[in-house]
Amino acid sequence: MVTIRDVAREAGVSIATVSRILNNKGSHSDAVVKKVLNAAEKLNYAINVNGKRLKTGIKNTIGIILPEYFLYTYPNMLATLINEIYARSFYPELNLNLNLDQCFHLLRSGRYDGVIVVEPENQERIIHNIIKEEYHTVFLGGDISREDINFVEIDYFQAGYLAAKRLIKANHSNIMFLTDNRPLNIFAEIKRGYLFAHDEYGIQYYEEFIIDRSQLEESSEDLKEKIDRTTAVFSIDHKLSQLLIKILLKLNKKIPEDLSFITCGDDFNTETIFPELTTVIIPVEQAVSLAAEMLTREILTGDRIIKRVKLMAQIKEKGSVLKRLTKK
Amino acid sequence: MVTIRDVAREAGVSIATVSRILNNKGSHSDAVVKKVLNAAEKLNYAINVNGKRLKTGIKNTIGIILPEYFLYTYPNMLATLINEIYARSFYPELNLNLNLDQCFHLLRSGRYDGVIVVEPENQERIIHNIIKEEYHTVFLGGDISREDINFVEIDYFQAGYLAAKRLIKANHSNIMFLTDNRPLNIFAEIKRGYLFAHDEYGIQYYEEFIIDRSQLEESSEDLKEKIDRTTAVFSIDHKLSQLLIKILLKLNKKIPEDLSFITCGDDFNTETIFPELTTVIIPVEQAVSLAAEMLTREILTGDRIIKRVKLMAQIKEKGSVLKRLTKK
DNA sequence: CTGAAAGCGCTTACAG
DNA sequence: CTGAAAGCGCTTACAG
Repeated sequence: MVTIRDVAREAGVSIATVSRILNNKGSHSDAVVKKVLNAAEKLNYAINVNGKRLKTGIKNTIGIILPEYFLYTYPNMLATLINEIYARSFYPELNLNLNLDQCFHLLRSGRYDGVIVVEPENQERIIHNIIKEEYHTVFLGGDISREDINFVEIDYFQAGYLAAKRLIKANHSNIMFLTDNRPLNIFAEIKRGYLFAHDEYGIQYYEEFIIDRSQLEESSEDLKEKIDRTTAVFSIDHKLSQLLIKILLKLNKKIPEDLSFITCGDDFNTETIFPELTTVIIPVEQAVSLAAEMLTREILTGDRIIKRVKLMAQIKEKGSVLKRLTKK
Repeated sequence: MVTIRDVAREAGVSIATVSRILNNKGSHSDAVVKKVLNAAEKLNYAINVNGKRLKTGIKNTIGIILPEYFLYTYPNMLATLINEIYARSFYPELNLNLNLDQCFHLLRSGRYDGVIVVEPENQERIIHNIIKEEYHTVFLGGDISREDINFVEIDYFQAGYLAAKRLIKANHSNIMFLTDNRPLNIFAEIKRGYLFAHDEYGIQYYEEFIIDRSQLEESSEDLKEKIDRTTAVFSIDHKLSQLLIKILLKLNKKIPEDLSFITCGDDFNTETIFPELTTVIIPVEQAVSLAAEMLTREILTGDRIIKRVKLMAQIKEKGSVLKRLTKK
């Protein structure tokens, strides 16, 4: 392993000089700079991050805590986040499926300058500690009750509300809701919006039309029978949409003639679905860009003003919703 | 920030004792162990990784160098790799789209114990250096000419060969080949297999039936005209397959009645496609599991025997290939 | 069973 | 413009 000592010896200067030159600090005679750069190049030297981090306390690294669901459903979210972190001269450090306690541990162990936590559960005690010890943090969604944290939120409630409302206004009832059974807050939020729209318009909703992933994978007779009694579908993501569409195609059901259809998702994931579906745009890329900007800014400037952002969902019409002429 | 000194003071012992107890080394009286554990718990102490890494040289971390393409096409590959790394008590450190030079730099800077590089370009000089400096490395595919490195390979050539052969044997010609225009070795390999099968059976292939992503996204008249002259399609991934299927559905083309279809991909990505497609199984999960096992084993045992693994691709019939009765 | 001390590879205030 | 020295938070061989 090549250390700063080796470079100093090779260049015939002190390690302090090598350090300053390689970090662009202070001023040095051209001759010395050249000697040092040549020596470093010749020896293939790279500054050891562990020594540097220990000494300076700066890690130049952002932790990312991400539930696996997002990796599968929104790969563009992770790609964008990582690229935004690079763009700000930090390194990302991705961790999948950690709970807040594990995240807190990593924070205390000095791995990152700050962390972006996607959809954490509400573990009040740990959040309290994270705040108390003044770690740089941005929570990206999640069921968090405290308000004194940086928070970037996508309005999933609104996503469910807008979609259901859109379908209700087109005279649909018995709106099938495709959701996931994993314990993520976003599923509960979307469902809340879906239910709220029903309430608002005085439409009865039926628990039996709330279908989860495992029911779709089974594709039972029971499900097919429900499809016959349904005139509209709302799905929380492209994957569940595709699972159902596969079943619909086998049943020779047409979208939107037989069934109106709205899916959550963004353009990357839904663009390849046929027939094209009216979508609720979930602005995940904007959310992570903002989170990266907020976090790195706080780290670099020390600015401790709490920022809370809410990004709205939005319907994008693609023609997969048809108005029913008669109410059921 | 809580350090080992704070814990030692709180517990009334030396820092050496704290270190040993928290790392389960040596033997200590129960009373002291309890005092130390309580103090650490009370102060919310976590061992600082930078100090530890600097002192021991052990990072407990595996670097992952991944082209973005895999994140989008095989999210299960990344999820599996990360989980396999966790399972061996290491941490993953993901980097997207780095070239070998940047990877080499990270290696020299002491971030990881070893690195898994997915589909690198063949930069002979840098590979030479990586080997010479004895970094723990597993290359996962890529266009590498040297044989003295750990290498896990999926036989993409065979994937292309098997698919084309399967279609040719079903009497197809003018087999449309959907590929990507990014500079990854796997695309070239699959194409090589596709061409080789044509050669082997004395079938003429036509450059005009090699369609890349941008042509699919345009969906020009020219493409539609080619579709009319095609009886079979082979696609390198589920995404391109879906793009084409969308076009086919609009043209009222039926699979397999009008067009036979084979896609590369694995079950997760292709399971939601309708109609169901005969696939070439690309064993990405097995590949990363092996890579993780090989790398962590080498790191832990110091075993330097070079390992080279080739995983074969395999056709999985799903009924989307139809035998043509007459040759064109 | 426990502690004092050395040292891992750096950066930086200080002195010259 | 340059260098000697302190010290970041740890672990571990050594001594007792």
